[in-house]
Amino acid sequence: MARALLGKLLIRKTPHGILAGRIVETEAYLGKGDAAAHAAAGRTARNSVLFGPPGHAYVYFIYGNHHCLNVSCLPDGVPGGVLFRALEPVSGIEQMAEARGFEPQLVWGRADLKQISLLKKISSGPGRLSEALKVTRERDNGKNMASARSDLQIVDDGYRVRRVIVTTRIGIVKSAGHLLRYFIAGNPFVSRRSL
DNA sequence: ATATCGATTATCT
DNA sequence: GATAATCGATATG
Repeated sequence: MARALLGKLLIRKTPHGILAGRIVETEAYLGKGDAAAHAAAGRTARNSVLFGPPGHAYVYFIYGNHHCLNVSCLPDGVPGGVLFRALEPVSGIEQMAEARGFEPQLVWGRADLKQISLLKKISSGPGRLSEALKVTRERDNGKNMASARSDLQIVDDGYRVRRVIVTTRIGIVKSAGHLLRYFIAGNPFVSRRSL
């Protein structure tokens, strides 16, 4: 599922328009046997969405600062999910930049190198993309991301992914070494290149 | 480009 | 009471 989600759009419907980013980097988290997964120690109030039916948003708050967005991926009763690590901004860029705390004028000013580096900072990272789409546990945890009625949704627009790179996951110590991070080869919006 | 460090709080032991 | 699926600022090369 982590591989299959690459290239799909993650969209947020707002009263002012639709925000959209292309999924360019993901990580898979399993259940028992994957000590890095929140589901590893069993079902709790926090992680219960991971044990529910597939296609639902699991949002957690980390380091006292950031929200991170996942989608449950396995049949009801079996824990597992995919963490969204990076998006390539597609539409609603000005709104996403504003949500990230940038000056809107700076993003739309000129297409020089400084502006391009700002564009990369909008949604390349799990905490960043959550902030850009205003994802919080309170608002979004448990939402059905496969439903057309949802304001937080995964959409297939037909985009074809050429080549995928597989590496170990970022920022974990337990169960490191598993090759469960996936990203689109050559995409400049991936959160980082090295391990 | 790479490394180090502090911030800040929900969640679980 | 300790920990954490991160980020941004700062320092250094």
